[in-house]
Amino acid sequence: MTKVITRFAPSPTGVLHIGSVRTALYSWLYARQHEGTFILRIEDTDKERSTREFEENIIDGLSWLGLTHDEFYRQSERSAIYKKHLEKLIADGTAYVSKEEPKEEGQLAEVIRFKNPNRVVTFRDEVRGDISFDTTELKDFVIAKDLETPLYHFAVVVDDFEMGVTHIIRGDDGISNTPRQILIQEALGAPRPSYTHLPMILAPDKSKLSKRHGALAVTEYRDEGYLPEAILNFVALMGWNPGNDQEVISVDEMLKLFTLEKVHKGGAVFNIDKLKWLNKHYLKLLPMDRVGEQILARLPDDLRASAKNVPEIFAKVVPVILERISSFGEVAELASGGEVGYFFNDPAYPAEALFWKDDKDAGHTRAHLDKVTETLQKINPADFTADTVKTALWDYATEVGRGNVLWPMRYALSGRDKSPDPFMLAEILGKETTLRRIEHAVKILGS
RNA sequence: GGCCCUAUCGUCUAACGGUUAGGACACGAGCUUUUCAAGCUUGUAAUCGGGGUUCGAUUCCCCGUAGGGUCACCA
Repeated sequence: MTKVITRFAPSPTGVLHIGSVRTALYSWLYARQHEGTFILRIEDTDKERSTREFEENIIDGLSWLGLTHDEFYRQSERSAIYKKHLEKLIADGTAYVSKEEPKEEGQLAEVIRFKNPNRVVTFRDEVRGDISFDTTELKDFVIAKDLETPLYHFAVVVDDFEMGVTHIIRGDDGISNTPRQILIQEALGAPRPSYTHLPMILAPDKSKLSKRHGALAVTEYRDEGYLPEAILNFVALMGWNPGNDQEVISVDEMLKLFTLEKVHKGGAVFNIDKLKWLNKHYLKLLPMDRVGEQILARLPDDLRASAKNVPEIFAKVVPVILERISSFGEVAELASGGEVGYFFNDPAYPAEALFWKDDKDAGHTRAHLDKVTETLQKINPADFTADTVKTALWDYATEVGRGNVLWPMRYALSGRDKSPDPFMLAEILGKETTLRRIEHAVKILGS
């Protein structure tokens, strides 16, 4: 049995986006699970549109995801090889130099055309079965501008031939290109590889995912604090499934379960909510110290400084923040929304905010807070945990109405309508700060 | 427009002729001992239409319809 060789062949005319990632992943999986070779080939024959920045973006993205390649090529560095084959085709008479009348600016007076045998080409697609095309309408298509400048279809076929690619796995926008590539292949005397065309990943309006449809670079997801395992899990399940209800799947499991036979035919709309859900799932699996580092890095400068000053408080804040984000990028939003600052700085708020629902009586509220103070003072600072605080307060709160006690207490500690519960806040802030903030609340309620 | 491909909840999908058409995300409700988050339970929600084949079609065939792709001296 021959060795499996797959390739991912992006052109550096755009960033590596989710759709390309899936193509790369499937090719990579297939090569890896067959102990084959995975080639990364940069298709930069279009010098006008290809840039080094895009190439770097693609390489960075793949390496961040862990989709490692065994061989690397750049088509712009292989012109001697294309030239050799071009000359052979011309000598064989399957290609010829053609005199042209330039119709557009920049068009050449002489190009190399392929002598189209004008026949029906049938090929087998691993997911769709046999597909037939009449290639007559292709005419004698152009395969190179000149001997030094091959065009896409020609370069692809030569490369796949020269590199020994056995399995071509690409997007289904490549289906219509296949017949003409097969024609070239046959003229070259190259073997026909196995073809698998993947259904498109679509924008919400069901059009092909593209830059103008908000297709972000994976490097942008990385920068927004998404995890590679979440991205990989997410794209793996768009167009393929392990054959059961499993939603969370690791790369190791994919390596065991992936098959071309289970790849879908229909396109899939990109669903950011599911990506977020998956990312949150993987976030929870991370070691807390790593989560802490990531959160710290994304806090605004002043809060980061505060957090570093009181590491014992920050350590307790980390899980609280983790519960409220689906990617690390949301830490910045959380912080700018004021949902982090109160852990480190005493909050400011109007006295009325302390009132629970309909009870607008400052005297009642003050009395409850006084009772809280009195109770909490009895707790040893070393035992000032959410549990002990809750236990100490619970009976009283239940007796007089939990909201009446717990709302003003929580508000005094956080200064916000929404926050973790007052017991957790008390533990995080510690006895001293807790009592100070409650005292402040009592003060602004007046006498 | 020609050619090619596709079609199950809003979205991702399961069901290799026989299921009360299943799961997940999102959404709604409830619970979780005040708010938020998280978690748990639960609900709403789909086989594009029409013909066949068959005892029986989501599943096979045909025709429509819709969507997408592709028709460069781009990739």
